[in-house]
Amino acid sequence: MSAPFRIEARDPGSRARAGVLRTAHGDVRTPAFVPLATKATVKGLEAREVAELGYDMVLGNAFHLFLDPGHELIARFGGLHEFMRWDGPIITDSGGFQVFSMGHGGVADEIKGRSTGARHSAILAIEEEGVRFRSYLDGSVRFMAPETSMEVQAALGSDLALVFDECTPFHVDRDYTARSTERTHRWLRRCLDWHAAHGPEGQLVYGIVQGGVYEDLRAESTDAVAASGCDGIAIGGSLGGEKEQIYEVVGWTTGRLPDERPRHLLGIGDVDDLIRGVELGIDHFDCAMPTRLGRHGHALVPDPEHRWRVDLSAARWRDSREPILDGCPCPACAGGYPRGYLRYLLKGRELTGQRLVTLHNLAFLARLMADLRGAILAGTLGEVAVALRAGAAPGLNSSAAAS
RNA sequence: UCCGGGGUAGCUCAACGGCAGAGCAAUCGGCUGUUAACCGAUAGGUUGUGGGUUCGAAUCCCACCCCCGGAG
Repeated sequence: MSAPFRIEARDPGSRARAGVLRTAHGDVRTPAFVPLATKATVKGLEAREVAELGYDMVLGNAFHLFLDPGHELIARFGGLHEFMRWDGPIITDSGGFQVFSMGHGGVADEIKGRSTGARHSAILAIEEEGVRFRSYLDGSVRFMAPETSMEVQAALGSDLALVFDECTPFHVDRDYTARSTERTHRWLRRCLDWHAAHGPEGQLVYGIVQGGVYEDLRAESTDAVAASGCDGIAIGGSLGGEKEQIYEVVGWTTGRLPDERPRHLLGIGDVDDLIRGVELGIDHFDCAMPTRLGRHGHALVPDPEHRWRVDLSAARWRDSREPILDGCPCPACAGGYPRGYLRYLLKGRELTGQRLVTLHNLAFLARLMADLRGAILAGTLGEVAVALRAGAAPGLNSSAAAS
């Protein structure tokens, strides 16, 4: 079949590319951000609303849907697209990250290198065959192997499946990382073999590069994944304790990947990280950040000094009649909802407040990615990236030439 | 006027003779392949007022001042 990924333009000043990823349920314009629909819903939103914000693809999770409601049930509905009423492309995560997360604590601490080590673990055993763990729902003992994950993702009918990996934490030693990465490569082979025999027609498979924060291991893993013949490459694992290290680790991988295949950066979604990721040659990203921040009352705004965030639940907005962001076309801003009203809703834990901020955050990132894509196509990424980093509002500023 | 209940952090309330606490609000911090509409920290007090008993009183006693019920 023809290559599913077509690169339309490259930025001469970086590794950035703009392209189109063709899937069984439509095209994904890249670079793209992919909102999380972990449990078959972008929390708080209808599928239609997510599409209206300009998103081509969402991400579901095999681990969570395996436990509840079960992939067999979703299959009886005709697959995840039908079940959640999203008819665009869907990428499903394999569950590898959840294994890591259950065994080593929260990703936040791990990614930032803050964790002091494993807390209570739901993992009973990580063995060559697969992972035995206790379900967080009912305490029952469950088992997930690479083949299980692929079977679940096949039943879900996602357009793009991720192989089952072990996401190596930050606080394990090099030796553990090396052995874990090698096992992830063997699991990659088993995933591809299962998929070749039983995978649904048209489902793409991405391998996952591991290797922790070790350059040689990342290089080894990058080569192994690239050589495996998978349709695309995802970058996972602990990427480092601080942003500069994350960029360095990502760069090790994108610097040696064959460039015709699409690259996904797992779990990264801060505004500055997205800009940098695109420059490093990443084609799509997923992250809980915009939706989680939204539910927690933090809105994305073009304010680099404050990490592109504003806490709308702060009392100082009590009397504010301003929108979150002047000129923003999202439902919250275009709807005319003043910060004072949003603050009131958020403090009262009203669902509408969380929904509106989630909508705003996703709209913000959609425009950010559209600006970056447009700039690559127009050959102006350098200037646009500078403007965005300096606090230009995505999609609202003439310097960020929209396509 | 009498009877009863009650005055403790900004608010709602615990503690009922032995270091005055919680929830919410406030402030600050955090959230990166979502078990999270979440997590953490800080600040906030002459316990209505004045006396008394006691080694020790928010707590027991007396007086007064407020508030809420009920009776008249």
